[in-house]
Amino acid sequence: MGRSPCCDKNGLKKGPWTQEEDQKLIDYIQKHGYGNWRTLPKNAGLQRCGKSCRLRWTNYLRPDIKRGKFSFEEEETIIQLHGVLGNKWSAIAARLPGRTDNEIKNYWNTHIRKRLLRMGIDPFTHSPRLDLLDLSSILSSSLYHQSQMNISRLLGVNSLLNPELLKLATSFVSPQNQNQKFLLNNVDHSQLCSSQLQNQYQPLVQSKQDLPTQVQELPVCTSLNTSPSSINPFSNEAQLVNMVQFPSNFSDLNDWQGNALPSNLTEDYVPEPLNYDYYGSNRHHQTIMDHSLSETSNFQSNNTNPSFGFASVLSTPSSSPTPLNSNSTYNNGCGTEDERDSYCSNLLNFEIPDFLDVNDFM
DNA sequence: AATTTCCCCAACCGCGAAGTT
DNA sequence: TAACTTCGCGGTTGGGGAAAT
Repeated sequence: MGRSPCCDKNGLKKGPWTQEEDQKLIDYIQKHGYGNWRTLPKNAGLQRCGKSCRLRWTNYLRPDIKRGKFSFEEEETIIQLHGVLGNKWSAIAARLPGRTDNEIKNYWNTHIRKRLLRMGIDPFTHSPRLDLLDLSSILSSSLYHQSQMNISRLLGVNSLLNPELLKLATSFVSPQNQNQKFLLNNVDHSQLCSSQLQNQYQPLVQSKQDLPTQVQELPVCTSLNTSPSSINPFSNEAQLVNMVQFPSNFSDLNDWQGNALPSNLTEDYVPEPLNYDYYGSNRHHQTIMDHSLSETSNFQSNNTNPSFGFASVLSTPSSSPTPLNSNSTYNNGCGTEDERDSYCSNLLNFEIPDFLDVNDFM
């Protein structure tokens, strides 16, 4: 099953579209609709490949495209959906009327992702980045005191940790492994899911002075699985598909949004890997997830429902006197980068558990 | 004012899935 | 059922404008 070239590249124009080309494409689609993208450019008198035409139409010329900055609520939605869906930009875009997957992808990569990194949140896992925890001092402290420590209790953030990392860290402080040199020779590399994961673990087996102090982005690797889908909390891919799939005759997002999602999502689904809560508490997080999955219309934009809304759990511009209520306000909800940083810092509010005495590690 | 660096985003590329012959 | 075609998705690139020097 050979891969066919997307188009005959001979003589076909590439690069930015001119107004004239745009008009030709619009005129043709208004007259004939779009169907066969391969023959469309020829019929429309365009020296472009079909793929280019499709992209131009779907990402720019479509009449229902919403231009302009993303509102806070749109951003909230993107972050939430990304936490659930990962880099399923088309699925995310389907929940944001007027926004294209390309636009959302760009916005994520240029704004949200950077902001999350600045805030110390791993943009892949939506969890705080482990490299921000000074594991070296934690480990050396545990070794120094020769005490058997439960590393998960020590960190107080059991749910934050990659179980494999936890396992590895725990093994480091087990009695038979107290000698760090011994550890270096006995790291079971079979536990490492990939070279990426090895890189993630690398600091743990380095001597303390070699431990990196700079912040590095965690690799995409959770539960010994590096596939993007593994990041999402769905253990069952079908659940995810059910959640994000649209009917083939889908034409009106609002109609779709009014429909309940599959019950198995609202009743059975527990978003395990997301249980780090950048919203304040695990309790709230579950609430968010339940609502986000079952009350799609509220999730989208309706913050008037007191039972749900980021405003109820976030100190964000959403709770400011200026209401964020509908698509029509999408531009009004825009803030400055600083405001959004502040907003994101609220996403980062999490408490150090009482039993985690940081003095132990000083 | 000129040059360099940084950043954004429209567009491209390659791949896999779905559809067709 | 295999071969081929078309479509859609996600990752990446590079042109151009903005900001910094």
